[in-house]
Amino acid sequence: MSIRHNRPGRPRLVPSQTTAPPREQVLHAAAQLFVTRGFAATSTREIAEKVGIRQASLYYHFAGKDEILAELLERSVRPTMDRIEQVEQLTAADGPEVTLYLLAVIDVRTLAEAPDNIGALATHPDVASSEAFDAFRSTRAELASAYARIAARVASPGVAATTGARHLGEMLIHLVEVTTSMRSIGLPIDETAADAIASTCLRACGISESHIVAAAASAAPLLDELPPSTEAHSRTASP
Amino acid sequence: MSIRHNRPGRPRLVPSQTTAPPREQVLHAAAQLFVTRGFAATSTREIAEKVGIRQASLYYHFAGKDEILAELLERSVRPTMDRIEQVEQLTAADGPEVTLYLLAVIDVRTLAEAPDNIGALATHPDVASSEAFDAFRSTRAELASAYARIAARVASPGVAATTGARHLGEMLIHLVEVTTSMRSIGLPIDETAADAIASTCLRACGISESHIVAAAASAAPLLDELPPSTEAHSRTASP
DNA sequence: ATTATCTATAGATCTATAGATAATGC
DNA sequence: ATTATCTATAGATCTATAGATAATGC
Repeated sequence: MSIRHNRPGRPRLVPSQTTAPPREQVLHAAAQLFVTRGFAATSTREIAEKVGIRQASLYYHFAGKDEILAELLERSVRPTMDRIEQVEQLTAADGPEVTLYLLAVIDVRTLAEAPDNIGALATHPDVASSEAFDAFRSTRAELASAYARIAARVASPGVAATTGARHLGEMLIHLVEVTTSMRSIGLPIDETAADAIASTCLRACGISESHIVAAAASAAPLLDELPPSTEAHSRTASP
Repeated sequence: MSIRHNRPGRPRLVPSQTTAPPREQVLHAAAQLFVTRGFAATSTREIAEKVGIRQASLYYHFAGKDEILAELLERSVRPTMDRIEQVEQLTAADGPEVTLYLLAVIDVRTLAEAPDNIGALATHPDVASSEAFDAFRSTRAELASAYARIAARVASPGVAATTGARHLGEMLIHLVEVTTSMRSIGLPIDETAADAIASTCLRACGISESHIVAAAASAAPLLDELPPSTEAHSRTASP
């Protein structure tokens, strides 16, 4: 009797170990390589090798290397962007400190749980320099301006006097990105770490310890209220 | 009469506009390209074109592309590393908050003044993934552990209880690196910005506003005492 | 003699396309 | 018929080396 395959298409030379759709396998392999070695330093041959297919077979799923990165970038910000409006509505009654705390925790969680630490891609120079990723950059600029806008309302008079809104927004988004650095060196990002980072955001705005504790307490129940994100992509998690 | 050249060596096809030594011209051109587009995405031909020489001529000054980046990386951390011991001695009598504040300000200044924003190279994935830059990475690990060590002494009980020394050190070094992000998007890094970032480091450790102001005041006169660094490389500054 | 360039090129990539092939689906 | 792979390869790089050339330095 002949070997049974459950997928259409010509069989691979090296049969797939996972049941994930081949397109997802490509994204997963590419993510691992892009995050650790960088986009430009990763060849399509390396990606294909990791998937277990031939280099040319990638082009059945993606028009080019750029398209692979573009999709990974989109996936890295979408969850947070989707929740921003919801966060602002949910915390409208609580004041801006709670909004900022909640946004930061959600952003940290998203980056902590994103498959293959793809949040780290956002700061790679390849992304900044190629027009192929304009769509991502404009989405990300929205996120940055949300931070700046909220931070401006949170900042204590002392901090507001010495630090402009753009500087402050840039500091906060950068601070949340520490999540990806920690992941890449193997530090665990648990709830305590997420709280520490979110609290640091409030500290950066000049909020006192007692108010930070209060904001964290107000945000905690709201966190459970938020739907656990359409985690369509987290079947392949890793450092 | 014939054209007068003042340098030995065969003349370039395109005469140099600057008087800087050719090796420095290569480093400057490479830095600009590496920082904005990334190391792997930059070809030796592009570097040479920017300098105004032929691609092959680069190899008279450097054994390879790696060597160029290695030297830029070394230059990006050396000034801060050179001053760490001095900073700790100078502030031994003042307590750890002043030490941390002073270290942060010096680090920010160094990154703000470094030619071509080469401090941004440290976080590029190319640097993390190639063995060619082991020397740089170990130097940088020293800097990270200095931050962690000082931060552990500064941290308030509340912060120390929720944030481990490594997490905190990682957050601080990452926070100081916001300097390079700001430079790359064109935000000016003046003394006010340096103070804002250093103050944020103390806030991240849970230090109160009044103590931060006090630490900044103690650090200010010490800053003038420090020699203005052997700025051998700053003749070519830019964003 | 030394220095710093040049020209020419080998050899090793790397991306993307064309067209064949071997499964499943209907 | 559709899907997903394969083989083969064109064409465009890109890095690094070999050896010639044209200045200055002594």
